[in-house]
This record gives sequence, structure tokens and C-alpha cells, in this order.
Amino acid sequence: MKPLLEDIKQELKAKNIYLSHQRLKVLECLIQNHCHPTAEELFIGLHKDMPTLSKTTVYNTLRILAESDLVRTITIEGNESRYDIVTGDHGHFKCGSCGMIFDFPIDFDSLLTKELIRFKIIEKNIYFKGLCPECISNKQKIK
Amino acid sequence: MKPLLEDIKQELKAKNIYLSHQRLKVLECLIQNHCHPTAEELFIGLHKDMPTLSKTTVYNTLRILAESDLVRTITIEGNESRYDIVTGDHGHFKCGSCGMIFDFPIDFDSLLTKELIRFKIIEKNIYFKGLCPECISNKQKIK
DNA sequence: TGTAGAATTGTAATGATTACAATTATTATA
DNA sequence: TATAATAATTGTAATCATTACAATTCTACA
Ligand SMILES: [Mn+2]
Ligand SMILES: [Mn+2]
Ligand SMILES: [Zn+2]
Ligand SMILES: [Zn+2]
Repeated sequence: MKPLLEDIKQELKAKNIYLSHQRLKVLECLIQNHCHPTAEELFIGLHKDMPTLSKTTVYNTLRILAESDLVRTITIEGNESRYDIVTGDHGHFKCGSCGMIFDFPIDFDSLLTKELIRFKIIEKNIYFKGLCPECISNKQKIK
Repeated sequence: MKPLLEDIKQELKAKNIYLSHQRLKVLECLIQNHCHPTAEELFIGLHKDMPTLSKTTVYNTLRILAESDLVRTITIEGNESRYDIVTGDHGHFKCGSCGMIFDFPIDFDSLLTKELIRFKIIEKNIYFKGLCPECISNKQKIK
């Protein structure tokens, strides 16, 4: 599940991708924050300790990591991409009230219907929208 | 599954949404083309017969229809929204070679894990990416 | 140490979508 | 039917995430 930085470093070396200071910081941030941040959020968080960091570098790094399958790009909203260091199959739930994104497990085998038998599946994505338990109970209180 | 224009007209009337000429044409186009078009594609297709049509109207119409749950917004790529007149639960497969988007059935009950038991699910989305049978066989020929 | 190649940076460009104000169409009312 | 109020459409400008690009800086290797 949760990947270790050391393992990722190994994979990067194996794929001949140079691990610069900036790239390392982006990776660390993704590993520590499983909140599926946007590029902007990553930039803001990293910029505090790295005032010279460029937003372009954040985007470049995320693209390289995604192309190497070390990061998964999540598109839920259409006007923003989010990034997930957990690349294994799992679903995402976005709460429409607080905006939080939750992971949940998925049995992908049960999804493979006969209609897809002749298709080659490379990437699988599932996301739900609705209300998280916290926000549901908050609404109850207001009533 | 495939909705009829008459049924949609009824629903619009029930929801007090005025069915203008432009909105009707957008709906007709979505019903006739199950290719999950973008707003741009809809605009180009409709503009031939309706030179006065504005792209803003296409966007406005799609937003209203989506808010009324008569159209489903599909975000697969992140830099473009696509629209589907079929609002019932089903999955989408996008071929990375030809770009076509295919529908496939989904057993959503099998997705409801205990982790989501306290969440209120309002919208469910599944999309896969990969290669369609046609493009797979085309690759074989090249070899 | 010098140099070629790669990474980073800052800025400008792109492109989808939205905001807005003016115009046009529809509906309700007299 | 004429009039006024309301709603929809249109064209243009603005927004905002992302990308392109050229200049600068860094890294690895001889
Ligand atoms: Mn996740
Ligand atoms: Mn569909
Ligand atoms: Zn919530
Ligand atoms: Zn294909």
C-alpha cells in the first residue's frame, strides 16, 4: 500500500530518473500527505521551506512521476488534477461539503464484465461523490 | 437506458425548465450521438445548421441539464468535460489510441464495501483506459 | 577543472470554461 | 393585441490551471 521513500528511490534509479532536491521534496510531501493534493497545494506547502521552488518544477515533477507510474493522477472535478502516491487500485470518495477525499478498497475483479473481454485495460479509476459521515452528522446538529 | 426526447421534454416541463430551440438542439444532438461529445464538439456540430448559436449557450445548456440530472458530466482527461445523455450507472472505457469512449455495464452493488457504509453516495463514476479491440488488432497488422 | 547534458526557473502562451452586459425572445397581463 | 416583466441568447472579456519556451543553474563524467 503505502510506499516507502526508499523503495521509490530505488525505482527511480532503476528507471534512470535523476532524483533532484526538488523532486525529492515533492515525493516526500506526497508520501506524508495522503490528502491527494493539487499541484498548487503542493507548491504552496513546499514553497515555505523552498522559496526558490518554481511551480513549473512541481508540474514537471508530477508529470515525470506519473509517466513512470510512481504517482497516480486523479481527475474528479475537471478543473483540477490531484495526485496520489498510492498507485495500486483503490477508489476515491469526495465529500461535496468539506471537500475531503477518502480512499476505499475496490474489488476490481467483480468489475470485469464480459463486455470488456477484448479490451486491454491499462488504467482503472473509480470515484464517488456525496457526503462524508462527519458532514452528515454536522447537518443533523444544525437541524 | 437510452432516453427518449419526449420523456426528457416531460421532465423539463416538470422541472420548469424552458425548452428553447437551442436547448432542444443540444438535447437532440446528445441523444443521437452517444459518443460522449465535448462542449466544443457539440458546438461545431450544431453550428452548421444554426450559425447564430453561441458557444456560451452550449455551456449554459449543458450546465442546466447536468444540474437537473438530465445529463451526466464525464471527466476522464482533466482538460475536457464530456457529456452523456445516459444518466444511469455505467462505466466508460477510453481507448488511448483512437480516443473512442465505450460504455460498459457495472454491478455497483459489488462496489459498496463496508468502508463506505456511513457515507452518503450521490454520484458514482468509473472509467478505464487502455486499448479497444479495433486498435489492438490494428497493431497486430503492423507487426 | 571543463564541458555536455539535464533540471530548474520565470514568464509568456494556451485553451477550456465562466462572467458579464447588451440584445433578443417569451410569457403574463391588461 | 399591445405592454411590461422575465428569461434566454449572444459576443466578448476575464479567469485559471496547465504547458511552452528560453535563459540560467546544476550534475556527472572525463
Ligand atoms: Mn488515494
Ligand atoms: Mn456513457
Ligand atoms: Zn465532508
Ligand atoms: Zn481504439
